[in-house]
Amino acid sequence: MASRRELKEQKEKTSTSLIQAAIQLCSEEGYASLSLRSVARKAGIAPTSFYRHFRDIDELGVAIVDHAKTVLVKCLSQTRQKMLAFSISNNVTPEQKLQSPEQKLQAIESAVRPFVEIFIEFFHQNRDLLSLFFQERTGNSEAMRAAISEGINHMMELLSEDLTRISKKFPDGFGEIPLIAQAMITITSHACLAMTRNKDLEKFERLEITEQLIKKINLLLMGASIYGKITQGNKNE
Amino acid sequence: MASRRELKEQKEKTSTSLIQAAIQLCSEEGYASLSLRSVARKAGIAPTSFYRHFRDIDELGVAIVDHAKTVLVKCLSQTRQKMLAFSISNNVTPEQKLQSPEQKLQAIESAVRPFVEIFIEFFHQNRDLLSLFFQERTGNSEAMRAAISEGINHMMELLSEDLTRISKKFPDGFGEIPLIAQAMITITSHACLAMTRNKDLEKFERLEITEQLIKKINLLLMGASIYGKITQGNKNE
DNA sequence: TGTACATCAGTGAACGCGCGTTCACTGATGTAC
DNA sequence: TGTACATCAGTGAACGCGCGTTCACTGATGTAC
Repeated sequence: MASRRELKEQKEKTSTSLIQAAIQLCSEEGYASLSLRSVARKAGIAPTSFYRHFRDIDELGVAIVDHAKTVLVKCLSQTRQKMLAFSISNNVTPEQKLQSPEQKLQAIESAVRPFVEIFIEFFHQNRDLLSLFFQERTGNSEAMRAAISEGINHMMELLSEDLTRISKKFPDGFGEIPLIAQAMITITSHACLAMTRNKDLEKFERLEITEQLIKKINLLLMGASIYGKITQGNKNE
Repeated sequence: MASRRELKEQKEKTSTSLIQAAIQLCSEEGYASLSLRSVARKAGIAPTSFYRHFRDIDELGVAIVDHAKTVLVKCLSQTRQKMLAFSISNNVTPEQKLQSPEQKLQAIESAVRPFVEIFIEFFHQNRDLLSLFFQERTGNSEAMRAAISEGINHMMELLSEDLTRISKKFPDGFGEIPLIAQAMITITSHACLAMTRNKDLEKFERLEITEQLIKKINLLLMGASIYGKITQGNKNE
C-alpha cells in the first residue's frame, strides 16, 4: 500500500506537524515552556514517537529556526527588489541630485518605506514563527541562540549589500553601513515583537507602528548620509 | 528576643532573599523556567513559606521588576547629570555654534558618550537584574510585560526631557524626539542583552560594544538634527 | 499578675500531575538467496 | 516462488522526578481584660 518512498514522505509530514505544533505552542506559552509531550500531543502522535524525528526539544527548535531563516531570506529578497526599484528611479549622477536635506530624506524614505512595509507584512503572515525567531535571539537555549545568530548575520550581510548600493546614489555615500544594518534589524525586530501580543491588533495600530518604524530608519539613514560626508574615504566601503 | 518590629524586618530580609535568589536563577535558566520550589530552596526556606511573601511566581517577578525600575531611575539620573554637563560646556547661542556637520557630530557625541558609558556600567553592575528586565519586556508573562512596560515608558519620558534640552543647543532642534528616545532605548537595551552571555566577557569586547552603541546613537541624533531642519515648527517641541 | 485569645512567619507531610526517558513490541516494506 | 532477515515509524506501559498547592501545625509576640 505504502511504498518506501511514500513512507519517507509520511515521515516528513509528521515532522512538519511537529514543527507546526511547536510554533503554535510557543506563541501561547513560550519556547522555554515547550514540552516534548505537549508537542507530540498537539501533532497527534505518541510521546515516544517524538524521538523518531528529533533527539530532543532543542533539535526541534533549531529546525524551526531553519524554517524561519528561509522565510526571512524570501522576505529580504522581496525588499531588495523594491529597494532596487528605488535605485533605478533615481538613476542619475550624484551631482544632479540629493544635495538638499529635503531631497535626501525623500530619497531615503522611498527606499525605507517598501522595506518596512514588506517586512511588516511578512511578519504579519508568519507571526508565530518570526516572533519566536526574534524573541529567542536572546533566550536561554544556547542551541537556539547559535542558530538564530547565524540567521541574523546572514540578514545583516544582505542588508549591508542593499545599503551599499543605495548609498552610491548619495553624494557622500553612507558611513558605518554594517552598524546601520545592525541597528535597522534591531529596531525592526523590536517593532515586530511589539506587534506580537494582541493577536487581533487593530489595523490602525499596525499602520502606526509601520509609520513610526519608517521614521526611525529614516533618521538613521539621514545620519548615515552625513556621517559619510564627515568620515571621508569610507564612501564606497 | 525579637520584637514585632524585628519580626517585620526579618520578613523583609526573607523577601529580599527570595528576590535575589530568583534573579540569579533567572540568569541561569530564564524567567519562564523559574519554579516556586527552586526559588525557596535557593533562599533557604521551605517551599510552603513562599506563600507568606508572594501569592505566586508572577508576583515575585513584578517585585523584581520594581527593583529594576529603581536601579534604572538612578542610572538615568546619573546620565542626565553628565548630559547636562555637556549642555553647560556648550552654553553659547545657537548662532555661534554647531553649524557644520563636524561640530554637530562632536557636540552630539559629547552627550551620547557619557550616556552610553554610564548605562553600560550600570548594566554591568546589575547584569542579572537588568537583562531579566529587558528580556521579559517581550516575554510570555503578561504581568511582567505590564510592569516592565510601565518602567520603559518612564525611562522614555526622562530621556525625552534630556533630548529636548540638548536639542535646544542645535540651530534647528531635533525632530521626532519621542521616537528617538524609543529607538535609543531599543538599541541600548539590545546591546546590553548582547553582553549578557559570556559572564566573563572580555573587557575588550565590552569596549567595542560601547563604541558601536555610541556610533549608532550618534547616527540617530545626527539624523534628528537634520529632521529638525526639514520639519519646521517642531523646533521647541 | 494571670489567663485566654489573636497574629503571623515558617514548617513538614501529603496529594495529584505532567514531565523526559527506557524498553520491548508491532506491522508494514524491502532485500538476500 | 518461498523463507529468513533487516529496516523503521509508531506504540503503550512503566519508571522516577520536580512541580504547585492544601492542610494542620509550631512557637514566638502582642493584646484584652
